[in-house]
Amino acid sequence: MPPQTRRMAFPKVVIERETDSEQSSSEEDEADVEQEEEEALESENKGKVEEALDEKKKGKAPITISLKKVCKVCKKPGHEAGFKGATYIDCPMKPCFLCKMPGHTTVACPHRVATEYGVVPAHHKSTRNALEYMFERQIRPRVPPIKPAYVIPDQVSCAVIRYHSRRVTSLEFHPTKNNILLSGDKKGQLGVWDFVKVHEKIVYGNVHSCILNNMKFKPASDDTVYAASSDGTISCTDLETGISVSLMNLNPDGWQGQNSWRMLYGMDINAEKGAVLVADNFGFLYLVDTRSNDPTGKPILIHKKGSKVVGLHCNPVQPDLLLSCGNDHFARIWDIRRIEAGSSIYDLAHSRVVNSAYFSPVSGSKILSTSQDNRLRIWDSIFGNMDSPSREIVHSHDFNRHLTAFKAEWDPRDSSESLAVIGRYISENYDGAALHPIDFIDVSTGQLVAEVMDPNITTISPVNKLHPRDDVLASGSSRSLFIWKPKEKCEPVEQKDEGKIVICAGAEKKRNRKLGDGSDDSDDDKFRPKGKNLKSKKSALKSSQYTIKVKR
DNA sequence: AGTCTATGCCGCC
DNA sequence: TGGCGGCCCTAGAC
Repeated sequence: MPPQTRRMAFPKVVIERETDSEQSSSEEDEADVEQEEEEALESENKGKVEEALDEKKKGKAPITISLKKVCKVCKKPGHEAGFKGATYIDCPMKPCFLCKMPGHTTVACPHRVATEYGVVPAHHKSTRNALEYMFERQIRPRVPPIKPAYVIPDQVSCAVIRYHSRRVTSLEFHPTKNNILLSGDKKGQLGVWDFVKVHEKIVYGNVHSCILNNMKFKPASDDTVYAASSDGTISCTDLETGISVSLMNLNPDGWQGQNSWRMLYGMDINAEKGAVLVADNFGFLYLVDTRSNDPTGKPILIHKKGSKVVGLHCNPVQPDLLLSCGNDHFARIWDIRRIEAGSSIYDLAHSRVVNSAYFSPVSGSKILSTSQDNRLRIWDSIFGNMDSPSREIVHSHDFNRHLTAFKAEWDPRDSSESLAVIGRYISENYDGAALHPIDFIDVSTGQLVAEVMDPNITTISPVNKLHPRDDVLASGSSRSLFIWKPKEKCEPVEQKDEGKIVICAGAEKKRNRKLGDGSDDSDDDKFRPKGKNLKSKKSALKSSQYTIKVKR
C-alpha cells in the first residue's frame, strides 16, 4: 500500500501506514484500531497541522506522520523486537545477542539450544616450556583423577538482606567464621553479615568514598580485610572495631579532573612476600608491603597504557605467578620475581574486555576467564596450549553499563576443578516470569549443570561467590544479598535426560515480568524476598514450598 | 504509570 | 587520536 494522504482539507499532512500486511499478528479488528489511532493522532497533531499549514503558506516542507510499526532496536518497519510477555524477541536485523554471530536470533541460537554446542574442544599440543614443565612436576600429581558429584546450593536460605544503598560489587566469605559474609558496594560501603543469625549485620560507611572493587582477607589475620576502591586507596579494615587505615592513596591531591584520577580495581595478596598487589585504571601494577605499608618499587605497566586492569590473582600453588586481566582484551601471566613492563610469560587474547581471570583453586594449572564477548574461556596449561583457550563456552553475560561486571568463579571445593558459577544476563521465561538464573557450568564439558533461580528474585545477579567450606552460595543482585543452600529438606531432585535442573523456590505462582519492589525506600533490614505478594519473611517462607522443576 | 539517570565501552568520524 | 553518540532484557528514585 502506498503512503496515503488523509483529509484533503489538510493537504500536506502525510500519513505513512504499515505496509507489510503479513505482520498483522492480532486477531483484533484492525480497522477499528486504526480509526481510533487516526482520531487520536488527529487531535494530538492538530496544533502541528495548523503549524504545517502556516508553514505551507511560507512555502515550507510538509509534515510526515508515520503509523508504521517500527522495530525498537533497528528502527526499521516490518518486524518488532522486545518483550512479548516474559520472552524477549530478538531483532532479526542484528547478530545473535548471545553468540554474536549473524544469521540467527537468540531463540534459535545453537548455543542456547545446547550449551555444549559452543564448546571448542581442547587442543592436544605437546609443546614444552619451563612453565609447563613446572606444572607437570609439581602440580599434576595433585590433580585428582575422579570428578566428585557436585553439590549445588539451590534454595534461598535466609531470603534477602538489603543493607546496601547502591548495587553490590564484591563479596567475600570470612576465612574462618563460616557464617560471615562481607559485601562491598558501589558507594564504598563494607557490610559484614552473619547470615545464620540473619539480623546481625554491620555496615561500615567510611571505608571508601566510591566503588569497592575488590577485597581480600589478610593472611593469618581473621579480622583484617584489605579493599581496593575507585577512590584510589587501599583500605585495611579491622572488622571488630571498624577502624580503617589507608595503605595507599593514589589521589593525594584530590580531584584534579578525570584524566588524572586513579582508581584501583584488581587486587590480591601474596602471603609469601607479605605484599598487597593492586592495579589501577591506567594499566599499572603496585606492590605494597603489608608490614611497612610502603609501596615496593615503582608502578609497573602491565596492561596497555591508559587501560583499566580489572583483575589480579596470585597462583594458589606458585604465588609468584600472577594473573592479570583488563580492558585491553588480554589476560596476562607474570612472574612477580622478574616483573617489568612487557615481561609477561603469556598473553591470553580475548576479543573484548576481560571481566575476570582466575587460576583454578587447587592446582592452579587452569585459568577461567570471563570476557564481554559472551564467552567463558578455559586455558589449560597441562593439556592445552596457552596460545589459545582449551575451551570456549558461549554464555550470556554481556552488559556494559548499569550492572556490576559478571565474573565466572571456580567452586573452591571442587577438587576436579571443573565447576564454575556465573550469573546470567539474558532471562529465562519461567512460568511467565522473566528470571535471570545463576548458572553452574561444568567447564570441562561446557555443560550447564544447573540454573538456579527464584521467582522472588527478578533482578540480575552478577556477583556470586561459593563458600570455601560449606554448601553455600552467596549472590549479590542489585542492592540485595542472597544466601542459597542445598534443598535437603525438600523433595528429592528429579533428574531427567539432560541432567539440566531448574531450581526454583515457590514457583507455583505465575507472575508478570515486573514484580515491583513492594518495599519502602529506607535502608533498614529487608529480611524478605522481593515481590508485592510477599510482605514479610515469615509469610514468604511459609508460602514457599521450594519445589524443584526439571527443564526439558 | 511514566520519566529520568547513573554511567562504560565501542565504534564512528 | 580524541570526542561524541549509542546501546539488547537495568534498577530504583521521583
